Amino acid sequence: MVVSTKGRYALRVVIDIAKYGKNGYVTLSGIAERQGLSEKYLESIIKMLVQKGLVIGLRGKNGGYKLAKDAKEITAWDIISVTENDFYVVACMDPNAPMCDRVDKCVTLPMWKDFSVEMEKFFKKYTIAELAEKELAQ
Amino acid sequence: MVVSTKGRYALRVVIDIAKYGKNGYVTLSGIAERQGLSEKYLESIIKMLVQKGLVIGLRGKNGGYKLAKDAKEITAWDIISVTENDFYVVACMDPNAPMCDRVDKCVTLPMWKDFSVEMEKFFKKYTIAELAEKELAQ
DNA sequence: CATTAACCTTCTACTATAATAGGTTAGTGG
DNA sequence: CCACTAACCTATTATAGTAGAAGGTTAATG
Repeated sequence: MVVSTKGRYALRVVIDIAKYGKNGYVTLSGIAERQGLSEKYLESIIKMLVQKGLVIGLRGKNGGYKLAKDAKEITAWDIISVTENDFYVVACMDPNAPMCDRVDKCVTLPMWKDFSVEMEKFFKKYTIAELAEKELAQ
Repeated sequence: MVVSTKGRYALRVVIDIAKYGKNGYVTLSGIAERQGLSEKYLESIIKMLVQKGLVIGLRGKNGGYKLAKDAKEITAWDIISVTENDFYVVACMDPNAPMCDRVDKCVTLPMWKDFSVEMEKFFKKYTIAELAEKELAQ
């Protein structure tokens, strides 16, 4: 699978927060219930979003989660690339990977590179604001 | 990783066959040596290509592998989609998966669908013939 | 100060990846 | 016809990621 449940659920979580968090914080239990997903599993997913600064959590009564930025400023790419743990087209595209010794003669490398660019461009087209609006319109 | 070593190596194998199999069969040991990859591992990868009818194997002396079709008729998509075992953008895009009950109200589904189409189109642009020629030109 | 809800650590079952080992079958040439 | 060759086939392994579940801790709030 190109995108696992982590990326897929993370997107639904963020859209849910955008949709229901217009005035205040959205609780994890609320998200889990509306989305029909395990609270505990979502917790581990939302944790990544908090740590990367995409979502802000507040403890205690009336606490919950809110977006760190305006929903218009967050794209599907932001969410997916952060939650999918090696979101590279191929291993060679991982900047932390040891440099391949075939770099200069590899004919498939330009293809992988082009696709990486395409993929990033594609998912950056979708903002959380637009996706949340679509849900509200239904 | 979007594409694992299986898909990546499979592509290199097929390009190698296209390049060195102009007149006759190409042996697995030859491919493994030229590509600097494990013969045993490549065997398991090439097996998938044989079973899917993309490559033909011949046993015995002067045996080896050859492409089942003209290299112009085989695309990168053919190779990757056959060797990557769940090459779907998300689980919902797997035709064998149980139908999701959110299909008609899911706002992310159109995005996943569009990306699936884009991805397939992208990799279908690259034929094995073109990739093999690029290698020869170097 | 009790309640609430996020935060944190650990654990588990399952599956895929990335191989390795060793034996079997089928063509070819002498 | 027989030895050689090279594909074919089955089984096993280590490692890591996915998809959760369990239970306790910390910090706001009223």
